[in-house]
Amino acid sequence: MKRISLKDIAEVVGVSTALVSYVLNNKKEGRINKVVAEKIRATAHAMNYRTNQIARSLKTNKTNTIGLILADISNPFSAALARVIEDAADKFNYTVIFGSSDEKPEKYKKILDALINRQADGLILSPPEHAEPQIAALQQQQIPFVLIDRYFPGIETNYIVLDNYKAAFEATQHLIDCGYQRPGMINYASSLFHLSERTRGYMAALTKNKIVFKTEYLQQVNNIVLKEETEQSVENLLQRTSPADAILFGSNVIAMHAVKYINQKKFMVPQNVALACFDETDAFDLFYAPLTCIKQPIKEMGDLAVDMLLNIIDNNNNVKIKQVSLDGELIIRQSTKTHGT
Amino acid sequence: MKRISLKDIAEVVGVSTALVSYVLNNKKEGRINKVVAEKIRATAHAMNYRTNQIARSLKTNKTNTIGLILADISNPFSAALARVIEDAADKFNYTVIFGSSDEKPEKYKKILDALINRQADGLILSPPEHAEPQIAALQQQQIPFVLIDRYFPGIETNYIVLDNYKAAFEATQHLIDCGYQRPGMINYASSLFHLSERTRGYMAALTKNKIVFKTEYLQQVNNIVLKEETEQSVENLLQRTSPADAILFGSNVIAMHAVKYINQKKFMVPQNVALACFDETDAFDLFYAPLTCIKQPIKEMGDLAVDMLLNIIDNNNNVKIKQVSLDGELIIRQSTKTHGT
DNA sequence: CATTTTTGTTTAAACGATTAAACAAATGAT
DNA sequence: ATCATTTGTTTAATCGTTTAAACAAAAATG
Repeated sequence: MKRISLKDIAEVVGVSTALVSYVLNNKKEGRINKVVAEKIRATAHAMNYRTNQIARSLKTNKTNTIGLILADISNPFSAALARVIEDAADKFNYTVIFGSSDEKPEKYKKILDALINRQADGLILSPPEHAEPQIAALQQQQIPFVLIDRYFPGIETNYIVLDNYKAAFEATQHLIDCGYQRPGMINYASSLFHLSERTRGYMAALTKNKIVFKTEYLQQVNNIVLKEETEQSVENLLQRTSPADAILFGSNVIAMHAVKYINQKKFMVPQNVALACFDETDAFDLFYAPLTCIKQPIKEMGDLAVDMLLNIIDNNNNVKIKQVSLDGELIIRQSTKTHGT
Repeated sequence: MKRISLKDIAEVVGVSTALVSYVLNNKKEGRINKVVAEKIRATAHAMNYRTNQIARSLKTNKTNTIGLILADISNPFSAALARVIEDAADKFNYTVIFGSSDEKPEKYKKILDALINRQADGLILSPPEHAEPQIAALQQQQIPFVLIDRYFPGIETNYIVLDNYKAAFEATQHLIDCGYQRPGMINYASSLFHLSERTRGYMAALTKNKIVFKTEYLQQVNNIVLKEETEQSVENLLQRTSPADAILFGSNVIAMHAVKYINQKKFMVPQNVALACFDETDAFDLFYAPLTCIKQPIKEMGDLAVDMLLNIIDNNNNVKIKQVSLDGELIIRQSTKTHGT
């Protein structure tokens, strides 16, 4: 079954391909004979013609495609973001090509190459550690892109992120306000700025409240052996002479592992330990003490990312750099019920 | 910043574009002067050349792209499937373009068109209700595709699905074996075959065990107002003179809504009501009575789908139709602990 | 009625790659 | 020395669009 091309329609109708193209694209509005135009349209429809986007893209240098790289599409946060971006892109007739970096720079690079080779008009990226060179290269090649969720403070780029410092600060402050005096934190051992901002926010809240920071209260876990290290970290925080009485988790994934473990070990929440975490997740609603969490404005982030990106694309990269830091929303639930009652 | 083309390299090196193409694609292996070849490669690298896939695709009629349509990428089941497919595709150097149908035929159609226009080499589809005409059209146009998760019994297509009948049967049998005598079910009000198979499996298990089926025990919920109807259904099942003592949920989404409601209403699981559901989800691990569930072989499904699809693509559609029904795995947990102890 | 303008359509180049076929020069065979 | 083969490279067509420019015929203008 051969695909129908403009040429096929042109032959059937007995006109040139140019005319067919003009008609089907509604160009040269007034100038075309209505009867002929209608005939062309009818024939195109009858023959089930569909534009060959590849050919069009080659000519117009436009693919109407957005490349998206996230950490892991199967993680609820990534998935939700992907969904928002997909919907936003669709509104402007853009299609999304995606890949999961798994936080691995090599994989990230590979996907990035694939997206560029496929001539994506622009990119929305959530870069892993050590992706600075690739980001710089994109800038140098003037490829339109927007960072989302993360950015590198050393490089001037467009980005949309959560105000992680503020969010962590507020969450920690909330724990303290509830009467918890030894809040610990479990966060990724990572050089990613957005993650260290979370740690910084946590520490700042301690300082502000004159709580002496102890290194043992800040547990760092490695993404590769996340489950094991998270469990160990929970142990480290809770099984000590002066155990943490609250924990802030650096992400929903960490929280998930931790809560499962805490559940299994029968620590009581919030009596033995209060919990709060980044990223809202349905899952925590089922826990007997639903988790207080920092809800990221995913919809806003995705919409903004697409808007910004399309703006850059449309204006051929001549757009002032825009860096957006959005506020999270602290959703308070059972897991941080006021202490000491 | 102009993108570098073969022509640019050819000019710099002082050869024809053809030669550059041959070298960079490792064609005409033996015949090319090693020195020249090396020079071309070096120049290409120095100029940061990247193949214009669009141009290549136009000529070769191959995009190395798989189109993927799922119900909703932000649903964990879809996301997990997407991830597996992405990884599998990547192994064969294919990239994935995706869209979420939201179970809406019009949206599905729109995405489908976009994917076809973009000349995806093949499609992996999870079609919504009423998508039969589109499927038939694909066949007629000889576009390679594989259905996943669902299929239409009236149309002979390649597909990979869960054996939903068997899975539902086994889950129901398990409930009965645990001593529950009035198992109900909440499933989608949908004409989708895979969903009705679930219902059929449930009913067959009742019959097999000589349990009289009562219509009130089978609650149907509408996807558009899922939360409300699910809650109502739970009510309908549990607040009656002879309430259901167990419930099988037709999906993780239904289960999620239901469990939240059950939790809120303080029904005890499994004492008041045992629960089992389709689709394994992390979330249910946090519930005080983790849910017994039917785990779909997502990895296998995704891998198989990609394998089958690439096989069809490579063999130009001259492949025998393959219809695969995979077994689910019943994972037994607290929510169906033996009754009556 | 000659000229200009408008209307309707076609011609042809271009996008950036691939690749069969042609070609020239070097090497080998007789 | 002549012809055949091998080696290395180029020519040119092609994929399916888009679109500026050219063109022809019809209508309007003076």
